[in-house]
Amino acid sequence: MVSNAVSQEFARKVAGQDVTVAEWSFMRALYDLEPVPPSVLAEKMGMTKGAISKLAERLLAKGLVVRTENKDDKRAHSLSLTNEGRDKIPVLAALADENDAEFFDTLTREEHETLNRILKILAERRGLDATPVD
Amino acid sequence: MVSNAVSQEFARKVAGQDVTVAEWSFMRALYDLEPVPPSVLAEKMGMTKGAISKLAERLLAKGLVVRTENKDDKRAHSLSLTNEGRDKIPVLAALADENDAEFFDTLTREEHETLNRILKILAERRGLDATPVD
DNA sequence: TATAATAAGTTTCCTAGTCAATGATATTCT
DNA sequence: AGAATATCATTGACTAGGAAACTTATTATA
Repeated sequence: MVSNAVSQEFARKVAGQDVTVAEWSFMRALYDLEPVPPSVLAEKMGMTKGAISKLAERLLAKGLVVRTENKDDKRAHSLSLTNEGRDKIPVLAALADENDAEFFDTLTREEHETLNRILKILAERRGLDATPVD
Repeated sequence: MVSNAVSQEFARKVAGQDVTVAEWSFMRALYDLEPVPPSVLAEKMGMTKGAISKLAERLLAKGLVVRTENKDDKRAHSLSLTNEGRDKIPVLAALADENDAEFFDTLTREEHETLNRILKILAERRGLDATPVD
């Protein structure tokens, strides 16, 4: 319930910037990894290649992302942020922080830290590292 | 990440019983509330009426749910579990418990209780009560 | 070196939601 | 009583992702 509520509220916030959560997640990954092939993003985001292909297409159409050919391998290409895309990162990151604060700042500092610690334990034991998309 | 992983693994488990998470959620709500009109279910599950309408249709087709006319109001009807549907509840509930155990039994008793406590605080402060569906 | 196996991405088909429009009653207001 | 309005549910158009087939390119093998 909590996770869904946090996510849904975040979706509402980023919608104001004409971006979906999946798109944010994609752009955020690009910010760290660009230039990066779709296959790696699929891995990082826990989505299928097909989904990434379509997501990339949408972001391309919005002018937030560009493809660059790989000259060693004609099948492959890499994805990067456009300047416009990169400029959106801090705006969206601020919304993410705001969203987290809205939910988790009602906790005491100790509760907050404990929650983080426990969730990290759980993620680690399961070997989780895919950025959630919904 | 944790929430998504728990949910995805649960989806995998119930798929073995030819049921989706949304269907389980629906049936579980019915178990508590039957007979219940779709509108109430939509509220409880945090889904739109449209989604409930289609979900109900699928469960009807599977023979797990039945509709009963409301004779006072011809627009309305109620939904209930069939015997077959009711029989599935304990099976699916066991899978849910098993799934929770799989993820959360690696925590110490204290960590487990703390996690519950904190999540309950968060849910309460937000007034959350919709059963998650994904 | 021709052919088979594999790999990177895309596309198609399917499922499952939302949203908005609609249909069919019910209710309210005059 | 009849018109306007509200309510319950379904439907259709649309969106997003998964699975698997497909296309093209690369690598391995006989």
